[in-house]
Amino acid sequence: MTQVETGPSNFIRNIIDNDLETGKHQSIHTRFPPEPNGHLHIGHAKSICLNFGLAQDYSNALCNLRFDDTNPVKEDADYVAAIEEDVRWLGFEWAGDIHYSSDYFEQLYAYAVELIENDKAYVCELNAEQTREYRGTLTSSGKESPFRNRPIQESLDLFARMRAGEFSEGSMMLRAKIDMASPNMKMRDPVIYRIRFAHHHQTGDKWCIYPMYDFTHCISDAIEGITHSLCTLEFEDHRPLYDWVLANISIACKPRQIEFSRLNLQYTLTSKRKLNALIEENIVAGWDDPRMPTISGMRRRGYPAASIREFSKRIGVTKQENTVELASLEACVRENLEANAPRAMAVIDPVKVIISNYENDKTEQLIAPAHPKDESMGTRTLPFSRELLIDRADFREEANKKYKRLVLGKEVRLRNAYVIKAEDVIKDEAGNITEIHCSYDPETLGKNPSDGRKVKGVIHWVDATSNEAAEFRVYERLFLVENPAAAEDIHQVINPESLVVKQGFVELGLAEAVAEKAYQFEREGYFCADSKDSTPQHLVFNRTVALRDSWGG
RNA sequence: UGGGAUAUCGCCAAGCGGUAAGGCACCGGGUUUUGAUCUCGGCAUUCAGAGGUUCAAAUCCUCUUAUCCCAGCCA
Repeated sequence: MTQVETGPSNFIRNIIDNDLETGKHQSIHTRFPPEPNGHLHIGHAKSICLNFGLAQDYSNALCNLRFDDTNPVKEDADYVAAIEEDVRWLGFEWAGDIHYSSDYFEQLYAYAVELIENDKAYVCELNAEQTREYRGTLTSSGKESPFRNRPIQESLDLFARMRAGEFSEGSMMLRAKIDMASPNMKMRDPVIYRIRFAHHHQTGDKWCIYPMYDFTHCISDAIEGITHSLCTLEFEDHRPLYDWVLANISIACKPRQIEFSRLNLQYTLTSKRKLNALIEENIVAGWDDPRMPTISGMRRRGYPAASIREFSKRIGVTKQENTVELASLEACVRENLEANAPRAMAVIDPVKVIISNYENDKTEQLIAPAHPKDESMGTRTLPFSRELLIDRADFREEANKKYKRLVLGKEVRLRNAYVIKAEDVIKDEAGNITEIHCSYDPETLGKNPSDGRKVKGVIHWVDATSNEAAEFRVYERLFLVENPAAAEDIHQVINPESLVVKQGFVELGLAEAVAEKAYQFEREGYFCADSKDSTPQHLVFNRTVALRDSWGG
């Protein structure tokens, strides 16, 4: 009976459907190919959900996890572990073992030799600056390297000696022999191997030459039997090269590269480099700072994995440049949490309420449902006594009719408890309210006033003594502008209130709150205990997202 | 006259020659012990623009315009 939740139609699914119908493929095989040089973010989540989602939706389909690790200078094994965890947490499992491009270094080397033997590649000794000059510009063709037509045997010998470590970094490189006059810059004899005396996180010191992306990726795809190799739009110009490499070596499998547009999200940076800068400059606390759009950051913030998957499904897959509104992501988070988060009460900015007509040392144990629509979630017990705490924003000495909370001389409902009426207010010398004296109607527990009085407002509360102290980390968007990537100076657009820390109280039962488990603090928003900093002795709650608020006051 | 791509509602996005899906957002009504949720209703005579083909065009053709990507021994 399990309904397979397939994604909506998109141009890639159309291509796959067609390939299956025409018999080009019997089944499909995708791959998610991160470079282990940083942490995964919401943009990668789109790609993960696309690639693994396709594998889930089509019969006998598979999706590999492959680390594209051809640049040891930038990569690190720590990232490999973090990426694996992020993919798993998102809810996906890869086919078989994890793959690494570095697994194929020996085969890649052999294919490079094959290219040289067929006069399709040569060892070039131009330096970096010369190489750039020889490449030409966007509007003028390049010119051929003086090494382009050196004897095949000579290139073969040099390439072997490059591998043997006889030459210094930058002194030589292997280039594909294609067309220096091509209007496509990528086809102007692209570099396919460079010398790097660097320790590699997987292969150690075995190699001192490393293949470039364009040579590696297509061959890795072919070796793994990938049918559809999905990547982002900026690789469109690389496709002719992808096809060229596979057409000029003796490999049978010819995967098809298909490009789709990357995700841009309002008020969010999706560039590993820029995210890294935020960390380096201590603007955020780390990759998993709840304000980060990283998978680990969103997880710590309290976004359910399923809501990220749903978001990926909703935004679709096209070739159009796009910037998705943050509201769209938040809607997915709220939709999930509305159904799954048990309710609780928390007072974030407390002020004391004294029920003057309530017995001095009496305490009642009130029962409240954990969810207003889901009885299976059970109930919780709320101590209620003479002294309570409510939020400062929920009381005014005077207010117009639109204000539906506690007003001096008026009544309000205490959520899950009684109707109270504000009788008096006590202030300190500075004029700050320190106590609100109220009376309560003992006949209003679980029912409306019998005389027909209408009490419109409902506010939340916590017992003044039977409670748990808690720290609240109230998060807002990290940036003040919709497109922080376009800012000349990122410091100018940082939201100074992206994190506001408050000290308040939560109801008793939350002492055992499990990290990352979502709660709705009624009328405040969705929160979860912080996975790094919250302890039973010092509770710390992250605000995942506020409740929708159509009032605006 | 470098090359490659993209243009459908405020933001995403279906649509593939037969007369504009859906989601988010927004605006109204109802329910509500969360100003939440839920619910009902509204929201493109029009598909970047101009021509053309056709009984019929967002879909085909022509031209124009706008935007994005490409000159790392990064991926």
